[in-house]
Amino acid sequence: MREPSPKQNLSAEQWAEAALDAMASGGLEAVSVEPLARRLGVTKGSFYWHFANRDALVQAALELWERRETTDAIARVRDEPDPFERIVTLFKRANTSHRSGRLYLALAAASDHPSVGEVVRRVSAQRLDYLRQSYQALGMNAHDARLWSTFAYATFIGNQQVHRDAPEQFPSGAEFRDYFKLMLRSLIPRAMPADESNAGQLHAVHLPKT
Amino acid sequence: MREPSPKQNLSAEQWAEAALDAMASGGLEAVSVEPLARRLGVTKGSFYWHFANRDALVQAALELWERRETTDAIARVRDEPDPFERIVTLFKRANTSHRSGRLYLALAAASDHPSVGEVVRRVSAQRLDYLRQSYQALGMNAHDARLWSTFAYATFIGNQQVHRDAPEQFPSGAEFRDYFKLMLRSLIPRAMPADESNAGQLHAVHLPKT
DNA sequence: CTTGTAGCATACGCCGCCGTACTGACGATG
DNA sequence: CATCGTCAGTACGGCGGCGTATGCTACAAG
Repeated sequence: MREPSPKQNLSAEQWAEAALDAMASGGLEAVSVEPLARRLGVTKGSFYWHFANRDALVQAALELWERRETTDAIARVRDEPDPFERIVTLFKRANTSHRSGRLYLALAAASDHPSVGEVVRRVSAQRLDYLRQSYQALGMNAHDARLWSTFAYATFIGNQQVHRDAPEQFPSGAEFRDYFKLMLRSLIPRAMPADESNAGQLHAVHLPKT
Repeated sequence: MREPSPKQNLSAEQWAEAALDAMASGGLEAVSVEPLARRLGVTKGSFYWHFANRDALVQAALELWERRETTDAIARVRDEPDPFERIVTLFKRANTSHRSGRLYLALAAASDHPSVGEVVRRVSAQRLDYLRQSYQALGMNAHDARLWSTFAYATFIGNQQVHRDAPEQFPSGAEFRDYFKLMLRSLIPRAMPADESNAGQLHAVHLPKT
């Protein structure tokens, strides 16, 4: 078939998708050909038709993941003109999409693998850069924007980690709403400083009133 | 020998120590008997003398880790009377001990393993609880202390994660000192709501003067 | 000197996973 | 109908890690 029939690519992407699923639940080591084949109801014969070897599957899964975590993810907030609301949206998304968070943590834990480490670095760098730009759009200078965006991003990631490692301890329900408000107040300054001397005023109100 | 000679336990702990090393660099899967034996200059024959099987080694390593991360770690800050300085010390330690941070992340990534998950949960819970107590000692009520301590702890963990996943992006040198100050200002409130006169005392931020 | 034992080495069988043939079913095309 | 490309099944060899069985050495006790 010369024409790119949609059915052709389906299988290859299904393998990559299944590989991402396996990573999310069992880490990179869980991406093994025969177990994945069993899970998909086929045998290795199918796999080695679509991919040269196991590493090619890992590569394909990584490309799929990178595209989703950068281009696609950012495209979904680019139409938000207000930088404040943009940050809030990113923050909210980071605290709700558990599957995506688990996937990131699993991949980050496997960054010893050279390809994985590369992709994780690129994704992290791009997220950080986008956050930094948003903070600059708030009126912050480059230096402060770098500090604040790193701070905020570390808290994003840390929340996912704590939520996974100590789910009982993590706030939920009404307490989570208070927690979320506290983080927003602390991580997004509302009044920009005229000069750097009164940076302490950025968070004048501290304690949750509720 | 009936008498507990100190030489007896040495080997067993060395195995556990090597297991922790392997975890820190290669995750839980890297704790394999034969590679570890090669690294220690012995063979499996030694291992299966000290341990029943691989899981027993994992268990021993976990116990060693848990003790170090809870009892021992907290004991090193218990003599600090000022809760503010106690939090600063914990924070500073979390941002400097890279090896310990990598170990935590590696173990947390393997919390699918039931024993590992249990220990990670206990360690996280204990750290969070200790932080919460410190915030309460600052004059905070129980509800706020829970929110703030979770916030601070998430940032602890997130910093380790970002430092590992995007080392190029993470602040270093003079920028790190600014970053550290920003986090301290944001994560430890200096003015308590109503009563105490210790606000002025807390206001004096001690900078990490390396 | 004999015996026992602690500690490690050696050799073996087993299993799970990788990768490579080779074969087979099926539809499209000539 | 014969042929070819697509996709999946089957069978095989190899490797690395686990666990066991057994042998070897040093040392202590009697």
